[in-house]
Amino acid sequence: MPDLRAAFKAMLDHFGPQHWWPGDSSLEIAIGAILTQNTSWQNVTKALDNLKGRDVMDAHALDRLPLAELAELIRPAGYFRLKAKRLKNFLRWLVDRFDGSMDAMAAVGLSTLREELLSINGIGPETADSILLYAVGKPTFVVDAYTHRIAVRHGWIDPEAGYDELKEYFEGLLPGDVATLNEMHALIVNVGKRLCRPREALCGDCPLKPFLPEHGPVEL
DNA sequence: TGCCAGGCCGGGT
DNA sequence: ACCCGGCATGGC
Repeated sequence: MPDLRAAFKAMLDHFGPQHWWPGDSSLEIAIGAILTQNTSWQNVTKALDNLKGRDVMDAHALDRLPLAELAELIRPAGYFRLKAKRLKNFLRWLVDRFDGSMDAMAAVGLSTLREELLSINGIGPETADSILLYAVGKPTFVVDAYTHRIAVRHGWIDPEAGYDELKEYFEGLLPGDVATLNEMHALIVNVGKRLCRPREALCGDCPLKPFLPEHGPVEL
């Protein structure tokens, strides 16, 4: 059983605080969470800039914006027709349920909110947890492809482990406060982007190197 | 120039 | 319950 708290400290010492999630508002964070599905953040920022440039970074404004216009604005984020619908689905829920207020949303409990988000077409577990943790400050751990890859390569978990299994694994070994869960996922993404890409060996200066098993990285 | 990027859905076994 | 194709742009 690896000391995930020590791994957390090693990454934090190496990279420093990540100040996640980047964004000017909780709504922007939630929208970014949907736009970044299987998409580089760099592309997402272009789409977010388009929305801000059109002054529609507002739940009611976006809800009113025709689907085709929304799609065009978010085109740089990829899957733009699909994501326009997904944004609309989320916004419809946000407007109907909370009159478009992310603050009102934040007043509801974690498990209720998570179930409701997961019932929205286009919002899966990672997007839901990202919104919960980074937009409304709920204590939930976000699992992504990097989390899976890093955990498997270090021999921490079975390669066949699914989302919920990984989530429970990390939550079981980490402090449960929002600040730690926030920082941990951000650090994992940082390490993953730099040092744990597909079919590449781990770099020599990876802060997680001391946490590898004796025989070195597990193939993935 | 391919490969990859902070997934998710729907239809088919 | 898995497995797979589809979805799309931009950077390295």
